[in-house]
Amino acid sequence: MPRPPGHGPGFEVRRQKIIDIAASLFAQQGYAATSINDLGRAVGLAKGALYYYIGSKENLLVEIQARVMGPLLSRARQIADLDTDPLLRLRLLSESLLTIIFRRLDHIWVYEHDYRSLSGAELKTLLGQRSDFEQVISGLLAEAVDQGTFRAMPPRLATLQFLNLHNHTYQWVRTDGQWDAAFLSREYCATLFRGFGAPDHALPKLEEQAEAFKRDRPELPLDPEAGWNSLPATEQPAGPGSGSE
Amino acid sequence: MPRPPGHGPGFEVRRQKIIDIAASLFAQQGYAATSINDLGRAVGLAKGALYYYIGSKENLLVEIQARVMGPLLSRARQIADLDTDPLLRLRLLSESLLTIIFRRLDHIWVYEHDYRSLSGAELKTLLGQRSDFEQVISGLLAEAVDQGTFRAMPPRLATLQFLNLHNHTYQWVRTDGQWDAAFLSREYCATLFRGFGAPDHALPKLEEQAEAFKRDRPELPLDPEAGWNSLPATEQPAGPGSGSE
Amino acid sequence: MPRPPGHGPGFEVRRQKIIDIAASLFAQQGYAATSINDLGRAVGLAKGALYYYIGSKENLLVEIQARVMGPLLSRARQIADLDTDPLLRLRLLSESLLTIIFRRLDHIWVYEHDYRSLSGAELKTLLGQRSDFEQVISGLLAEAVDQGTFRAMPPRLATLQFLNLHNHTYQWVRTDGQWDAAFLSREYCATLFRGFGAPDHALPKLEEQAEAFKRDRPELPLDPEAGWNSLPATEQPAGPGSGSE
Amino acid sequence: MPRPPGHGPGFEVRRQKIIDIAASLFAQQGYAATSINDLGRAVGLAKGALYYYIGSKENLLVEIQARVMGPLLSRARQIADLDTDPLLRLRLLSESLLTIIFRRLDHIWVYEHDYRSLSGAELKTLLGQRSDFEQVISGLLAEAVDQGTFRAMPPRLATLQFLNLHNHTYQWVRTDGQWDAAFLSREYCATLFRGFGAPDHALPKLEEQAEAFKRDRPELPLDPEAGWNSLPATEQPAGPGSGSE
DNA sequence: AATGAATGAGACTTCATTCAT
DNA sequence: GATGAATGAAGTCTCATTCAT
Repeated sequence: MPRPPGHGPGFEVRRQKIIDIAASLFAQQGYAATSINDLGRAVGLAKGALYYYIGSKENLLVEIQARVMGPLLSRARQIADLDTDPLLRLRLLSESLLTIIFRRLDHIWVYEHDYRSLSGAELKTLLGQRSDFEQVISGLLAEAVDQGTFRAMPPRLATLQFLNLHNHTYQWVRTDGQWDAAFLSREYCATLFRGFGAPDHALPKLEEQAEAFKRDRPELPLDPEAGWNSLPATEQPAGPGSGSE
Repeated sequence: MPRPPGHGPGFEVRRQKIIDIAASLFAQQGYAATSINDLGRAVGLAKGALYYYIGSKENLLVEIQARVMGPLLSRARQIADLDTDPLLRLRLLSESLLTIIFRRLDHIWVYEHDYRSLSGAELKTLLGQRSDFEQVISGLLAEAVDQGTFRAMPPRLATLQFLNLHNHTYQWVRTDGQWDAAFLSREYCATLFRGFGAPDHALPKLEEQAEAFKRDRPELPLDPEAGWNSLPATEQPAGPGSGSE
Repeated sequence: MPRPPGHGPGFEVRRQKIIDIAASLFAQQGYAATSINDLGRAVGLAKGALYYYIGSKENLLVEIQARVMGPLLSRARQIADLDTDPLLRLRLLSESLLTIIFRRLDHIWVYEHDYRSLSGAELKTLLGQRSDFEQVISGLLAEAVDQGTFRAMPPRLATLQFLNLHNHTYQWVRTDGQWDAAFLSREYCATLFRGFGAPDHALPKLEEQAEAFKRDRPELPLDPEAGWNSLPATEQPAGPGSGSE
Repeated sequence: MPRPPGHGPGFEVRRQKIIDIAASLFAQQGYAATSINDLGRAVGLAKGALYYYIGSKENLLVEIQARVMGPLLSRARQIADLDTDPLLRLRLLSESLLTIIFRRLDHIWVYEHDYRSLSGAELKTLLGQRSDFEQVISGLLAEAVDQGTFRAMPPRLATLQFLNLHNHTYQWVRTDGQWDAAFLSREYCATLFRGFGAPDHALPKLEEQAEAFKRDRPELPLDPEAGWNSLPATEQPAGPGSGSE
């Protein structure tokens, strides 16, 4: 969206380069911790000139997030509209999502960490896009349930598991590592589709055991904070019968 | 650990209350966007009195994260040391982790979003604790692979899937909803354990199909950004000779 | 000056001890850089109790300076009133002054460095005392000039040389060293009295030489800043006749 | 040394002007008591613009002291390296030192009073320069002793007397008065060189008298604080048996 | 006599943004 | 197109002082 009417031919090119660098800095140091001065130094431009290109700092955030969500949503819809098995479409969509995570890791960091720095209108747009993307996935999962490939389960729960598994990847992924988007997609889908699909006899005793544990071992509660205050201390109050006698 | 030499009996109580409120504000607005003035207003105390309790803003971050990681790591180690099936221990650990996510949702938000605001020494402590927790999980997963319950897979990959699925939960979970930690743990473990365990025949054709798709449909690449510049624009020349003919 | 009417017997004792400690802290860190908290910690008293004794921070400064100037001025007058040679009285006064510098080095540091932190009324008192002390010395020096022991010189100039030599001592003196007040007094007076007394033929050529130097070596001015900007650089502008030809 | 990469031509000029004004304010009110707001008001610039020039408040201190010590040390070394009588060189160095005291009285005040506000690294630099300057003087004085012009005396003691006499001058000197650096230098050197040089017979009886006084008049001790507690108070019991009997 | 708790002014500093040139 | 200079709000933190208990 070129703002002032009338710009030289290099304007948009340079503008995109500045957003690239901004995304990189924001990802490394955080949006709040990156000053316009930092950006200027990295770009090699004084502050005044920077504003000629960027409009405002918040606007950089908007652009960075548009870069991620625009193509992703567009491609997701194309894939969802294909005329094939929902599992295949989920698998393709998974790889598509992971591809952008690998390629635009900087942007994803910013997207995930600093979206709350957006003001009302922009935030609303962003949340709408997120919701749209979720619905594409929900639809495909529902198809798979409907056709019996997946066992019945709350549809939102399946969606959230799909998203958890994929979206948290940016936290640890390395673009210079041995894994790529195709590999991770294969693995994630293998886990999810088997996990969603297998009939209910696979892990029969596990839940029984868990119930038994919780019943029989009250002194070891699963709540990590239960009795936390007294854990490190040893001042067991010397109940009856203890001590010398 | 009372800092100045003398403190009245109410000091620690009030201090904990202030940390509670800080966690809530940080979770809502972000650490950087929450000023000490905001906190003072929320607590009902002037700035000076606030510093009497908190020491520094960064110290609040340290305390919030210690509240999460201390109990969690302690309990995780207790569970890992139990003399039972690794799957059961993973299941219990999963519920333990989800329990603290449900109970301390504020803290988890801060923990996940603002840990980079910590300075060197404190950050190192935190990353060490994170790594310790990961290793507890890795150990249990390795046990399950060794005893043949899970199929062979890169051990770090299994760990990361476990963590992705659980750790991203804070992004959407609602403490007032219908789901609780025990339910989510049941579902997550069902997905993961079936996904990790099923023999390799379950999804035979899927990867073949995916390969075929990528080969046969080059005009619909999985990379969301491929050809992105020309997509939203309308100047698709749609010249002669394009498309199948 | 006991302030509130009615104080226990230990009040004044403790008060003096607090002023001792305050002088020590002020001397080490400076008045502005020493907080009431620091003082409380050093004294072993909470802030509230401290104020019961000290009244205010500035009041400590007043007390510290009164401790120095009160005894000194009193003793100086006693010595000046003795019925002996002015040189002996100057010598005794010198030792008296150096004695308090050695014994109350802390106080002297504060006295010399932080008197400008005093507000109007207190500052006026202090400056009056300083002026009184100077006049005692001026009087003795005038006596010595009048009786011909010293050569004629501007009386204020002699006074200031006496004060310079003594008053700057606190900057480097060590109370644990080999020199004491009596030794320094002997040396200072030896220098001053010989310097003031010797007839004017002792250094005949020195001033001639100095005049000659200033006249003949204009390229090495005594003003340290003359030509300072061009000193480190070498960009001598290549005047006429220099260079190749 | 321009800090940020680019600066206009007026930058350094204005920067120097700001340091001038800062030195003036610091000298009048003290470094700690002068706020950046005060400086901004005096300069006619808002706080933000001020920081554009100064970097930090402490940096002003560094610059002020560099302005004094840089030229002074440089010139002192040039003078010490001259091929003339050490007395002449001391005389020239004395005038050089007094010249900068007269010209940069503001800076000298700051230099003498607030050097302890410097942080570790900067403080070390400063103390090193002070020590270098002292050594130049010590060397010249040692030369004069070696060639027999001065009587034998502890070398450090001679140096400290030289420095005391000169360095304390800033406390009372008036740049609008009748005395100038050349005059004071003449007088100081007359005092010091005669005082250092005169043979040991000049003041024979003085020390004998002083000894006698201390022995014979114990009720008038030179220590100003001896018996101080009872002096100003009126509760002198003056009981029987006190005093000589 | 003493304490812990509270206050509010003010300190230094950073930063997004604007504008004349 | 680009720059250096300027602004003013806001941020974190310190500190002398007061007061109920």
